[in-house]
Amino acid sequence: MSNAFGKGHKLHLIDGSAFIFRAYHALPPLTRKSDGLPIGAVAGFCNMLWKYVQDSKGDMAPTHVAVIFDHSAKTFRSDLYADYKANRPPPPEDLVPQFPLTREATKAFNIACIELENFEADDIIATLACQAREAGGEAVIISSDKDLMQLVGDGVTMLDPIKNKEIGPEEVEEKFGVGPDRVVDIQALAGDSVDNVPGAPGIGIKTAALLINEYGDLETLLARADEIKQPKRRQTLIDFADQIRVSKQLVQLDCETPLDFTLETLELRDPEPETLLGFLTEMEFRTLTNRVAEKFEVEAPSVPDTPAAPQGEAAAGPDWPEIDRDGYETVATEDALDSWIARIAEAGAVAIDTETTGLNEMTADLVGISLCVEAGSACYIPVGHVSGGGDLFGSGAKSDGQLDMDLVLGKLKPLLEDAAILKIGQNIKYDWKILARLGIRMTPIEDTMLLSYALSAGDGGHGMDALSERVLGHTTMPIKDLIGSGKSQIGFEQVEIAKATPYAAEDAEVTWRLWQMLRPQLSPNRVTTAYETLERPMVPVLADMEMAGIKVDPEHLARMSNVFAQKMAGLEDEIHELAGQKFNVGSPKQLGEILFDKMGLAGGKQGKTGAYSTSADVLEDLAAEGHDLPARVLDWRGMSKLKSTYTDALQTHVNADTGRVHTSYSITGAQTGRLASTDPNLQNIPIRTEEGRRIREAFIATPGHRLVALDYSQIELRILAHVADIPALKQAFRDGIDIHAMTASQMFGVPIEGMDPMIRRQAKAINFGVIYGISGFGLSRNLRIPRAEAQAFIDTYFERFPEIRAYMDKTVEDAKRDGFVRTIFGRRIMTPGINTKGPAAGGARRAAINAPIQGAAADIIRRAMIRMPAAIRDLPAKMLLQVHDELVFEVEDKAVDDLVDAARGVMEGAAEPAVKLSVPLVVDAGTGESWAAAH
DNA sequence: GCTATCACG
DNA sequence: GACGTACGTGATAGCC
Repeated sequence: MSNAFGKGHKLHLIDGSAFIFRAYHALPPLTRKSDGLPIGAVAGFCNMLWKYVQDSKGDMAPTHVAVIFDHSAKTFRSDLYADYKANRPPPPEDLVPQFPLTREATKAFNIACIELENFEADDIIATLACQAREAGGEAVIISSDKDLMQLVGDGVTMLDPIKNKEIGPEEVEEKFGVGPDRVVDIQALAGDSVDNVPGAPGIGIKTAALLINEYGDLETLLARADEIKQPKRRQTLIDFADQIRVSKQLVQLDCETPLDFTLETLELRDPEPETLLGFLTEMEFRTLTNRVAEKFEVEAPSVPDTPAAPQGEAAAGPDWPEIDRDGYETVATEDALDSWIARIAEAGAVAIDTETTGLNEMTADLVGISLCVEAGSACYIPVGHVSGGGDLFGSGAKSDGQLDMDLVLGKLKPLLEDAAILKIGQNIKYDWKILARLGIRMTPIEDTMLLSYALSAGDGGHGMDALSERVLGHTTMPIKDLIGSGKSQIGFEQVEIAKATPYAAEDAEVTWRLWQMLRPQLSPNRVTTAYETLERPMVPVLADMEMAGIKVDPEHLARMSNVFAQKMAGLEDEIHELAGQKFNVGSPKQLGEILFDKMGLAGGKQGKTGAYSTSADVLEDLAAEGHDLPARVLDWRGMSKLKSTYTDALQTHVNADTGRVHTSYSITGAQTGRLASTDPNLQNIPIRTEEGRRIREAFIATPGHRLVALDYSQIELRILAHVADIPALKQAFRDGIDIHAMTASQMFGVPIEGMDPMIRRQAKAINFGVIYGISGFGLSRNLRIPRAEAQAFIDTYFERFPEIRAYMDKTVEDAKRDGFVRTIFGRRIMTPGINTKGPAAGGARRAAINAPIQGAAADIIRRAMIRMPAAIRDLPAKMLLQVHDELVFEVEDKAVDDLVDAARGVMEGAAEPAVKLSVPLVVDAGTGESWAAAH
């Protein structure tokens, strides 16, 4: 640096946060074309910076410049006054991801970018302005924020960047009625509703100015308050003197902010064309890129329409140290905890993992929390370990060396709920629920499992171990080493803390590293929108549904179990008699031997294992030939299935505390975007047979409530009509015609009126089959018609609706070329087997054809679910279940109609505004005291 | 831990 | 011309 900052130097201090918000509100919600990343505020910010750079050449030219940002919501002022800025709403959702980009933009312009933990931008600006003045130079604050006006004075002016108007002492006096040196007194008295500075009730700027001008300054005024003539005003100043003094502290900017750089480092530098153009191109700002290139007299880099998407995982990670399991810290003192919290606040992001006593989020208790803020630095905070030991009874007592759980949670809660601090987890819905049960609602969140899913659904698992292996090349410590497996398995609470720390902290560090690796891949792979709109927002929505659970009547189930048991016993006797011997009816192996060896019925062996197939298909054929035994076995199997999987198992899933059943939804369970329900699976409760359907009678509403079930009508066929652009199908849906009858009419040339139900049934089978990548063989088996006939149907179908063949061919072609297919909402599904030869190829092709359709339907109901909480917020209703095209709610009797209206509205409009479907979405609704009745 | 079977959309 | 044959799931029981 040439010489010290001083006389003749001019420092420009740009209020970066103000720039961002102005840019955000000034522009429509632009998104980056290639991936839909919200980019409006960044675009406006860059335009403003560019304009600033151009304008500040001549007379106005600064010698030094910096852009100053707010770092996080929490500052030292929150300690003075807990409610400081508490009224301020969180920034808009689509603005949050743009904050880091504005920092990058500033650096790309080669301008110093400054922020500091625990200090507001205003304090940094104040400190730098003071330093500039003391050094004998000048400072110009580029902002119109009234809170900064107290700084105006000798050597410090402000510049309103909108009006391009200088703000000097006169302008300040015009606004506050006093000179800059008394501005804080005015603000202390008048308060500020936006920042939640209390001030003195009933006193505004006008009155404050009057008082200060009369008494000289605030302290004098407060000391002589009893002299004030107006009784009410006098009393207010006496009663609220303390509050006014606190207010003054809140508005008084701090000129002593600890900064670790000198003014000289802020010396003006010209932007480097390559860096700046690189950034602008990456953001895909075409106009500004061209403008900047023109100015620099270089060729504008082209902004590609669709940037090349690097496939697969990143080749090499950052320059990280090896993972060192033995280097982790066990947090056992308050000081240590405080120091981690401070580091996290500074970093603005933390990877978090919870250890618990079990795997069920509704019953497991917290045992410890691990945190990681950077590679090589993670900790474990044990809070629930017990001294176990070999003794069966253990001591059960909390073991030494642990902080109190309430204390830890109390300290972590503000951080975990801080909108400015990102919480990163692997399958964070688990941790979210554990913490939610302890009164903490984490936000904002990121999930490495969901990142991986958005990037590469269909190509490998998304569990921590698989990801660590694939993305980081690191093998994680097996949990078995700690808790054992099988019968001798223990709970994590019984693991020695010294052994728990390496395992738990490693998980947090692996999560952190995965996030560092995966998050930057969203944009080049064009799945940012899918992740942000279809994956990440599902976490709190599903967590709330799962925690709500659904009421189940165990007695109803128990009665059914008894009935099934009796019927099964009767059938078993009959079967044994028909077989001429006793055997285990539930053993396919034994049954096969009875049927095919002993009784000598026709029916071949089945592939690999060499065992006979006794599947329903085979047994049905035998029964149709008039054999009684297979028919009885089919009946028995039906009963057995219902009893073991439903009436028996479901009872064990009723939560003792809530009396309800709490399923768990896996967001990444299906490759297409569908959810998967486990423990128990509530997405396959019987409905197709009368006996099975009665199981749904056990799912009930609490007294005074109803269950409401809403389901999309024919959603996949509608999506097919839209994406394959099939005029006949689209028109039929618009006209509300029976779609299967229409298909039959088109195929067989029969009128829709008075159609033979058999004909319609065949058309229906084809309509469904086509979504799955139909074959003559499959259809013939489904409809039990000769294969040639089935093939003829399919041929006719494609003749009538040629667009479907075109769509299928194009989809397969896309999959072969790209290695993936996409839904109309941007979800990406990898198609790994698509280019292989051999028998597997057919399956991969059909999966590729089906995925964009099933996936788009999944996207639509996800969008509906994400919007639902806000839409039904004012109703006494809860969303409980999702069954692929159906949502189940529980609502107070009186609000049933309102709920149906609200939920149907959300569901039918769920595709918009992202996609304007060319067919309507139709939602059917049913209500009742049980799930059976709601259908 | 794998296979066969069958419940759902 | 042969091959395998409708998409996506999860739970249970039997068996090794």
